[in-house]
Amino acid sequence: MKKSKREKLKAAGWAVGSAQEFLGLSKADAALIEMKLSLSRSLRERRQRRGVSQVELAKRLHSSQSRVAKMEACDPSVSMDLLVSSLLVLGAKPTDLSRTIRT
Amino acid sequence: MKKSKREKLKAAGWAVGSAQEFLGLSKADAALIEMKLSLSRSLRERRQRRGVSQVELAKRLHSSQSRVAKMEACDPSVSMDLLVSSLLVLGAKPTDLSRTIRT
DNA sequence: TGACATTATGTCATATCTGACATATAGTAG
DNA sequence: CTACTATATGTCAGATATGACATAATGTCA
Repeated sequence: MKKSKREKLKAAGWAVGSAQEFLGLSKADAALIEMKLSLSRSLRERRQRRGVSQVELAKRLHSSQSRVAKMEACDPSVSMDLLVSSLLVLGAKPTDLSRTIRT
Repeated sequence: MKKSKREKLKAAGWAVGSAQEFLGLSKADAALIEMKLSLSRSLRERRQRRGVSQVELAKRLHSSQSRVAKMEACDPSVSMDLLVSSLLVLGAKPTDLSRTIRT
């Protein structure tokens, strides 16, 4: 998918599920975004449940607070690789990721 | 994880599972690579099962044959996003991806 | 053998992602 | 109110991923 499309999507403030037709997203594009949304929600949940701040998590990831915030906001600039490896660092097991994706 | 580490890994010709200690990969890094390996295997399986050539798949993805080959070889230059969206284009459902990752 | 389809590997310009930084916006306690 | 902590948002230089291309292997069939 073109990056520009996702930017547009966010700019328009549409809920992802409902934007598919409007923006001409393919099923695959939409499904990918849904998956990333699930992962980002899961990330925030995990982090908060453990009482870890974005700053602390950023340190563990050798990243920055702003990037963590973007991850949790599912910013278009965030890759699935980053989401997944962050979850793994927070102790998520493949089983957990599997469940997150399916949901 | 540093990209250089994965390059090194491939260069050394190690099976990923056994390379973790040797190259100082973190558990998270290793798990991420394992997941990508699973996805790439799944991609090749799906493609072949459907009798689709790499060239044909490349067209559907608006990509190139060489990139498809790299995906299936799990080349370090291939992102999880690309693997996943390719699988989705090949008709994989979130459930399928979920199963692939878990395994 | 040759001709052809398929897959693999290497390179490169361009596009996208990333960490870092600045700064803004909550929220909370004193 | 101020001071402090946490989170959000914008930007940018440098790092990484991508498609495209060339070319090399590998098959396959006649």
